[in-house]
Amino acid sequence: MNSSRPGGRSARVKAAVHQALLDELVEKPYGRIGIESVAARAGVHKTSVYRRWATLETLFAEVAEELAVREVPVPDTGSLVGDLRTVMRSSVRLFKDPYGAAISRVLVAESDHSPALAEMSQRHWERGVANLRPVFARARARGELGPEPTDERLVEALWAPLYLRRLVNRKPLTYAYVDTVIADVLG
Amino acid sequence: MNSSRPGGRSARVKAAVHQALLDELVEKPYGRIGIESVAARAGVHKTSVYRRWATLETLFAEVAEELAVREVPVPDTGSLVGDLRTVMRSSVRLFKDPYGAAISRVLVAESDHSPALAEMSQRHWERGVANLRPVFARARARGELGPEPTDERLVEALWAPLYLRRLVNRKPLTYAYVDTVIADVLG
DNA sequence: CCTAGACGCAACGACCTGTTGCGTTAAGGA
DNA sequence: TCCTTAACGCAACAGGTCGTTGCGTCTAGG
Repeated sequence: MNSSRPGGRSARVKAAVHQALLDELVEKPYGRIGIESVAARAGVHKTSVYRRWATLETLFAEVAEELAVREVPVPDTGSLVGDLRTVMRSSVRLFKDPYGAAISRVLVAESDHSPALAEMSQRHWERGVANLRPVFARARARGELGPEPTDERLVEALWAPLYLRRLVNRKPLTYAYVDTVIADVLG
Repeated sequence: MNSSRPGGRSARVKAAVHQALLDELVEKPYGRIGIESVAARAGVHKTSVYRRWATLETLFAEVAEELAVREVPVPDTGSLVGDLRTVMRSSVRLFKDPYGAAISRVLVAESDHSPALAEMSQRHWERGVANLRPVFARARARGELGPEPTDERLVEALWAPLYLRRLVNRKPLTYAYVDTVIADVLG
């Protein structure tokens, strides 16, 4: 927090507004959300929101960034499938969480027309790939994995079906499905 | 067309409105498109649009359906990779087409709050799977493919990376990438 | 306790929304 | 060719939303 007066009240307003936007995102499409509706839900006057966040996109970016920063810890279970199962299952949980689902949806929806959100999408993806590199490195060192499919390809092959089922397909996203995907990719 | 007077003028208006919505979709996010802006772009009075399409969603559904109906012909090149290459390349072209890209984006964005569009998304996917069944059936008959990965899993493993790169990743979608995906999935 | 940064409030003009009544145009059948 | 009427154009409307402004109030932080 770099503002000159980050204390009590400001912090409360910020938290209330963030939470209000998240709740709005769950129940309306992004295009029907306005600064006013967020302010009303947060129990805050609209001018307070207008003054701190120039546009709704600014506010959304802040909220999305804050939620994305909670990095998924990279596990070390001893085997590649074990590591992948752990990380992918937490991805599934994030997709099923209403807030996480809403944010990923909006990022997809708005990236074509918002350079800022497009860049955020890409950064988030790259961060995920970077987090997984050690997992693959360990697996290659153990001989569980050859050098053939690159890290990037592996991550895409593993995570793409999750995004597909969540965004396109709308089929159930289960742990069993995760196991099937892992088996197919590594088989 | 089941209306009582489908002739010249009505057809022209409908075509103009459809095209106008497509162009709007390319340059604005869905939420900033209104019946009025579509009507203005189509060179048609807004009441004409309001009377024929109750809501923007109705109009969008009609346009999307019309574009989706243009089925991708199922090829028979003699080999599985040949068939898949052909179909997936045409998918890539559709993703790169501004109109196709916009429609897929909106379907993802609005499906969470619009049962009609959600159902359309699913139907479109199922149609794609159904179209590919003969391809896999021929491949299995030729012994190019075992019974192990089901048709559904194959389609997901093949197409998911395309959707991922288009919607999430925003990485380049090339024919070379398609070949890599096919090789990884069938290898 | 005092100062100043943040918030609440009321009001505003501008814009966008969807509807209605009525006049005009042009399909499509006779 | 003419006639009927479905479909469109037009103007006006009430209602709502948008973002801004000036000013008074509160409260965090020194």
